[in-house]
Amino acid sequence: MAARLNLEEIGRRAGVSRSTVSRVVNGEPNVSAKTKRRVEAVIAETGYRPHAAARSLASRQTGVIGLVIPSEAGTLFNDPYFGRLILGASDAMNGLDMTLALFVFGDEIDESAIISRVVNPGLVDGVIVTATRMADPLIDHLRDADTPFVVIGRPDNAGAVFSVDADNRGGARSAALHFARLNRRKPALIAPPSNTSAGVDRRSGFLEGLAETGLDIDGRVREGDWTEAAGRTAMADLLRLEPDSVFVGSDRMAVGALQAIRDAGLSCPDDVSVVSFDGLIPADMVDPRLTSVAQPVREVGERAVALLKSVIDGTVTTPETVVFPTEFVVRESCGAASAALALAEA
Amino acid sequence: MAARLNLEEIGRRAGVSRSTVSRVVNGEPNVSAKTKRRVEAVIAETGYRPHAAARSLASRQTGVIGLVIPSEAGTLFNDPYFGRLILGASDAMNGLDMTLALFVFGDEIDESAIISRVVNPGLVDGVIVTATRMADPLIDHLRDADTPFVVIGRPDNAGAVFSVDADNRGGARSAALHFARLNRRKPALIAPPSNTSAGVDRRSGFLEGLAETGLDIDGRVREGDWTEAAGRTAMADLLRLEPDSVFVGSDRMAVGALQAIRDAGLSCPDDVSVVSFDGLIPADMVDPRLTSVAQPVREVGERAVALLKSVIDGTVTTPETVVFPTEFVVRESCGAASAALALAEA
DNA sequence: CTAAGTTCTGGGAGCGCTCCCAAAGGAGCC
DNA sequence: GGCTCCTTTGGGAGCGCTCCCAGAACTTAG
Repeated sequence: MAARLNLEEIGRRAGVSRSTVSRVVNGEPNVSAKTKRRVEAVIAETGYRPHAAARSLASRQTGVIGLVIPSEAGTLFNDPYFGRLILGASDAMNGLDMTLALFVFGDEIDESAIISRVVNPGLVDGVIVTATRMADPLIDHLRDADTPFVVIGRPDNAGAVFSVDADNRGGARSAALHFARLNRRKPALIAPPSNTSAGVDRRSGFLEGLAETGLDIDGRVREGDWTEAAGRTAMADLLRLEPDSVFVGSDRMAVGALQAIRDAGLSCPDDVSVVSFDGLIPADMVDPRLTSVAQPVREVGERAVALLKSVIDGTVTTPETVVFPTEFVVRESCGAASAALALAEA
Repeated sequence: MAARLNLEEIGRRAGVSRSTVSRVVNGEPNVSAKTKRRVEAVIAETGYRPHAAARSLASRQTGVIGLVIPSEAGTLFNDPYFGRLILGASDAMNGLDMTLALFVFGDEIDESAIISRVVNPGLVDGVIVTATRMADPLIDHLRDADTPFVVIGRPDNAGAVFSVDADNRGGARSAALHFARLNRRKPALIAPPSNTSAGVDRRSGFLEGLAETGLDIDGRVREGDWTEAAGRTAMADLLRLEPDSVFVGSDRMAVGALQAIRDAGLSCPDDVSVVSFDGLIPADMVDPRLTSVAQPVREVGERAVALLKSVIDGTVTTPETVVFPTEFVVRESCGAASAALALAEA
């Protein structure tokens, strides 16, 4: 029976000590070329792999980063946003040879269980928090537990934190300016939930843009929970106020809004110009194709990982916020006469 | 300076030994009620949490399950399928108080890196493999490394393995029967990639169904890579052969196919009846609403976790395959006169 | 040939937990 | 009261690794 494969055993077979094998495995200097070759040969032939848990225990680093996603009964998770975000994060993790742990919680019970799991020492080195609520309890816990974390969004209960965000405010503002440019005079807004930072920023950015151009929203504001159904309901309701344009704070809600416009026998973009936020719906998925404020979700995910890594390593110590610009993508739903109007907002 | 919070320290404060604290933490019997209360009080007041890595090292169990998803440059990951699958898996994991590690790889380089990570001892207790290719190298590695694993799909290089799958074949067959019932005489097929088990099964199931009803496919077969673009291209091509119906092997490709039908100035369902597979597109997202063979993705994810857990615990030792039935959901794109035709296939 | 570096190697200590065995404490019975 | 038996408690050993220091081996220079 072969002895258990560990550093000691590999050392025995290669005629060196545990320490030397460790140095070879970790690519440390100060190992003679000859010794190194011998050890590597033994490793290759035995298929030895270091034991991750032992390594974590001794080095106090797990090589795992947690990504926390609230899912609210699964509705949120249907959003293509998260797939993209995970993809970006995974990419970055692969590059760092680290592992991504996913924490999805649906209700408060899950949440408290997950909080205690995430805060556990020896499980993750740090945590990325997404879909951040304005006063996110998770953030308080992470801070209390001294767990390194990066927030995607802009929580308001945290003081200065490390965060990555898209320019929700600026992007929404550009939608308002676009309506003004198209001579739409009765804009409406379907905002994402105002308990999320994206919801707050997209709303205030749009209103700010309207104010700049002298347009008035005049009560044509509704709020929806990110889903198609919410967008449809909100739009149906808004149509009674006869808006000539609507900024919908997320792609999925915009899909619902288009449906409501069609249901009412109206035309988009002729009767109602629609601009959405996210830029994640495949162009041909809906008709008319959605004009939207596109955010670089994948890059946000990648950057969050990179930033968190720096925090974990102690390379970066003072809280910083990275804001990614959005891009205004003109398609059909806004009714802009020509695609020449396309402009990249910074 | 407070001493480091570990079992020993908690024991010291509660006036008991490390072992007793360990028993309390793990809910073991044979601890007197009084002692238990005292220890619990100290734990609550100090906020002690056991160190996951130390626990893993000593117990040889990590409480982490890996989910491996090949992403092929991100195209695959746009599919709502994976969101749903992850949601199901997460749910099950939360119930078991375990953690989900996500391994997404885009290319071969990532893949080999991930293989070695996944196979590492002390990182995960077991692995769930999705989007299984017909001859999946990952599976060979997992078997060699004696890592417990469950496959979602039906690989053919593995001999008997633990697996969970939807009834792709039966579901596809029911689409063929449906066309026959609707008196469509020139069916076509857009199949998913034939290097995946779902692709193979959906193709053969559909052809089998046609054979049963005496319908002939007669070369009206194309293959696409799951994307909308592929569906559109394939459909545009098929239209030259003037089919009166088409079974599209995935929702996303069906969306593309609808677009191609519209591009050609034809009507769905009048000119071409469309049935897709998956049932994941929100009903109102496309027009006409898609008739599709719905698979219970979330349940598949949950079940895969449950099965893997049994394998890890050694409760189940002989390979078994769990097949979930699909449900035929009639909407508008097939042109069935009435919704009364709806039938649940087992 | 020796002294003073430098490079390389070995092994003790310790990370925080679980596992297991032995000892102590209590209950029950004759 | 003494014995047995069960419950409760304590502590040694060990999981496989990293960290660190001391010593061996090898260089280089005087």
